[in-house]
Amino acid sequence: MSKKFEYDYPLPAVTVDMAIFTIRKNRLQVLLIQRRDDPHKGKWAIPGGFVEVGVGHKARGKQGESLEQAAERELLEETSLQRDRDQVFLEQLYTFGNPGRDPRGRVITVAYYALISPEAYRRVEAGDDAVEAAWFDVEDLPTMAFDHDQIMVAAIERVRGKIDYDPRLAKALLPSEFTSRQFRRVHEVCKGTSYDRSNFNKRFKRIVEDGRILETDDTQEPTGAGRPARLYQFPE
Amino acid sequence: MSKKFEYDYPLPAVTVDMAIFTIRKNRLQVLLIQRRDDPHKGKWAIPGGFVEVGVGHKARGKQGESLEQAAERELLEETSLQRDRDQVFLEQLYTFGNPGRDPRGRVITVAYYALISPEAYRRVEAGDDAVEAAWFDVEDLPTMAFDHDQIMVAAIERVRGKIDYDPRLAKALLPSEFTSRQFRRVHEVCKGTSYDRSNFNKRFKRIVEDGRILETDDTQEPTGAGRPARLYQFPE
DNA sequence: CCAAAAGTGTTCTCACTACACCCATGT
DNA sequence: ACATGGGTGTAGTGAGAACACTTTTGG
Repeated sequence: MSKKFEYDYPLPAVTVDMAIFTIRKNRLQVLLIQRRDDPHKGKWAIPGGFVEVGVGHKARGKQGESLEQAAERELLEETSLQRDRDQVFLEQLYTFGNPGRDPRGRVITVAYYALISPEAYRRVEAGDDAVEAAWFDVEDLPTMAFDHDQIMVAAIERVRGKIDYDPRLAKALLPSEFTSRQFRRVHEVCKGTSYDRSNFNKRFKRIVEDGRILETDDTQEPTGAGRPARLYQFPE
Repeated sequence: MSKKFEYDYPLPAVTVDMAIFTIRKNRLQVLLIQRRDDPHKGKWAIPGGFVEVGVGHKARGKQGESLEQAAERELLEETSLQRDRDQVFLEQLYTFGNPGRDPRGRVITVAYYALISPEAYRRVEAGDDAVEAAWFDVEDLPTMAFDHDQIMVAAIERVRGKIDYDPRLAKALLPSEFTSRQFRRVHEVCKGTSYDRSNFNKRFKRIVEDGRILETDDTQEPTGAGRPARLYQFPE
């Protein structure tokens, strides 16, 4: 049953690894799994898996799943997301393929990153290859397996750089209706800085005027004290 | 001799494809090859090749070349670059791996893009897999093989977006000493717009004041008429 | 009335834009 | 002198930073 697939040349294995971010307790966190098996048994790693590759020519058979489908599958396996993927931001990050990055053989991994709202998933689950799955603060990460430290650095850098100009990132981290304060918190947590409320509100107002965020009539938030804030939502 | 390499699971082939840009005749151009063989025989395509994958475990043998090395090798094969690679900008672009993108079987390609100065290469050469190699205007590209149209769109978008804030792109397209006019032309050609000379010079001056471009004492350019321009260079 | 949070206003600075003017060189 | 291109200056606009002030809610 083994060694069934034969090729003219040596081929690499291709995996998809994914940095899954969310915001919990006002911290940007990422989902890691603890590896059940060697190599790097017991070490933390970002979730990943092989890309399903079909056999044969285009005309004669399926060639398997796309890279994005593989990433999406991985995401669903780990988080058992509830809502549709409009709530999720998923993007390819970078492809890591240095020889020696996996001691078992040549493995090239296409890294993705995802942002999900805490409301969007039920519970994280340890898969077959993991003894545990847990959320880690991005400021306090363990040493990870393979070159996953490097992948995480790139992923965090991407999130920090992109949230400023792509509202889809904030959208994935927010509930469907949100206040300008929540919107600001998301930016503060991702960037690791704090913003002046007044100045950030001007920036927020411009986004609203451009139609990239819609003002609702509701003005909820019956929190303890203080004036209730207006609620906003993303278009569509 | 064939079917020598056996695996437990079907594996994809991994290639590196590369969009090689330069500036010729005040136009942003890209190097394409005309395919000698099927599939897409006779069609234009961006240069590419398989990533060299070794065999065996990390401890027992080499696992082949890195993705960046593969891209560099491809670049040298096509352009027979003369100078060292400080003159070249090379960066990973995106990984394309949709099933069906190559009719022969599952092929995942890690796309790179490179910027080279016209002074840095001798002559472009058609490799074994091509009948011809030629420079095309990015505004006037032919229909290309595989999903190379899509790759080119992404590559051009990256160049246009990144040249504004990363001086390494302009550096790769300029001679070692250059005038502010040449620097501006590079930006104009890449972005496809034109910049006010005075305003661009202020921007240029800020880059110089930040030390990202150095002012030389030379003030060459014995061109026909007009005041000779000051020469600048990049650090190091 | 007071605390707390939302919401707005004022001023300064800085970068980008449009446009005008002077400087240095070859013919 | 004049054409050609380099270099600089001015005024307007718009975004970001620092900071002060007003408004609306619960207790």
